[in-house]
Amino acid sequence: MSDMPKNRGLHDRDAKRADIVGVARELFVSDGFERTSISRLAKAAAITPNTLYWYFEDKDDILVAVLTAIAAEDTAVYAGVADRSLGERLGWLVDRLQRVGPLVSTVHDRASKSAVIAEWHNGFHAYAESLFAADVAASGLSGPDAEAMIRIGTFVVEGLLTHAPPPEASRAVIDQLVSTIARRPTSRCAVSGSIQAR
Amino acid sequence: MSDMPKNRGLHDRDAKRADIVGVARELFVSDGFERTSISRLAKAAAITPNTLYWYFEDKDDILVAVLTAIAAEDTAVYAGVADRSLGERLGWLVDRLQRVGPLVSTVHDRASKSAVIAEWHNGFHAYAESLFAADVAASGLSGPDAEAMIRIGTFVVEGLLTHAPPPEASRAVIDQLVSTIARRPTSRCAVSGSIQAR
DNA sequence: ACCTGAACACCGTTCAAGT
DNA sequence: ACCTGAACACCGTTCAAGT
Repeated sequence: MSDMPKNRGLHDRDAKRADIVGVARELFVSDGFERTSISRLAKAAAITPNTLYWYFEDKDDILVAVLTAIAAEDTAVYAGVADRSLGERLGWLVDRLQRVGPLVSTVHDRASKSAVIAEWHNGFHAYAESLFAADVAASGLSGPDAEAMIRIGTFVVEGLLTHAPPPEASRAVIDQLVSTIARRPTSRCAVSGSIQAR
Repeated sequence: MSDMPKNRGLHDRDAKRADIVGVARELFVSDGFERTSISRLAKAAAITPNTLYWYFEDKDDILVAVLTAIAAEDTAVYAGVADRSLGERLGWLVDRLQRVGPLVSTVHDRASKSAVIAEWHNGFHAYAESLFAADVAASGLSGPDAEAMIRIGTFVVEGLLTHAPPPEASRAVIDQLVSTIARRPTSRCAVSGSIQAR
């Protein structure tokens, strides 16, 4: 009651945190997470290495803050394409996230070691799956089949992000994926049982 | 001519290298690549850390040796399932490689930093794609469409490896994938143009 | 509340020196 | 040819001390 932090203090703290996140974002995206040492990051942010630990729990916590900032930016822009077709939305998403570059596989690698990053990764998956939910349901799939198809969609998106093939190849993959989801009309027309190839 | 290494010397070197690779394999698979320090590995192999550099270029080189050893083992066992259906072969592959656990995403992460690992990763992709080639061709796809479908297949396999969902979910994903590849008979039966969802 | 200097226990890697 | 002891330049993180 008596010694509450002033509003200005809180604001300053958030502003400085945002500064650090901005610097970290540039370095992480251009040089990668592992190659960006705490001391290099501190130098770029014009502070001492240990000062970072006043604003963040640890290095993974900084990564989460960077990922969250990027996601917030993307979510804001996403409004402009939210009503487009599945294919266009996927194209936009892959285009956008490919700029994040090496961070995608870093998240996968560190998710098994850091709880905060695992949590963020889960959130991303939930979001990616929500992109497919409506179209998969519209295709007539439900239950485990629908879940499997949604998983296929997210795996393909992640594959495009981690491997970043040339743009026309990415487009071909997205088109193919979209058509396999939509090519499931109410009229059955192909063998639906198990397939014995060869 | 005069001071050639004896055969026994060569043999010993290979045997010791194999010993180290065996120890490294266990540690990498159980604890992960990053968490297994050179000094821990050396201690487990009953040698000094710097001795490792007599047998290997660097830590990534050890990882490549471990990956190669695992791949060789798997290739040998693969003979037993080579003539099964695509679904069964994929199930076997995913089952087998999921035991490698955290190494899959480590390879992705380090491929952007180490040339030897990038090379190995390329080889793995070529192999995974070869698994799908015949069935995709048999489905009637060709050219860029076939390549896109093959890429989808490898992305789904990698997704299953890195995320390791429960076995029944993995099976559902594989079944769905196989059926989308095979569900492309000579008789056209669904809209093939662009799809406008919503 | 915020920031620092100095230290801690590591890390992967190198190299002169031994056999 | 093979192996080591000792060192190198780092790394992420902690903490007592300052303001």
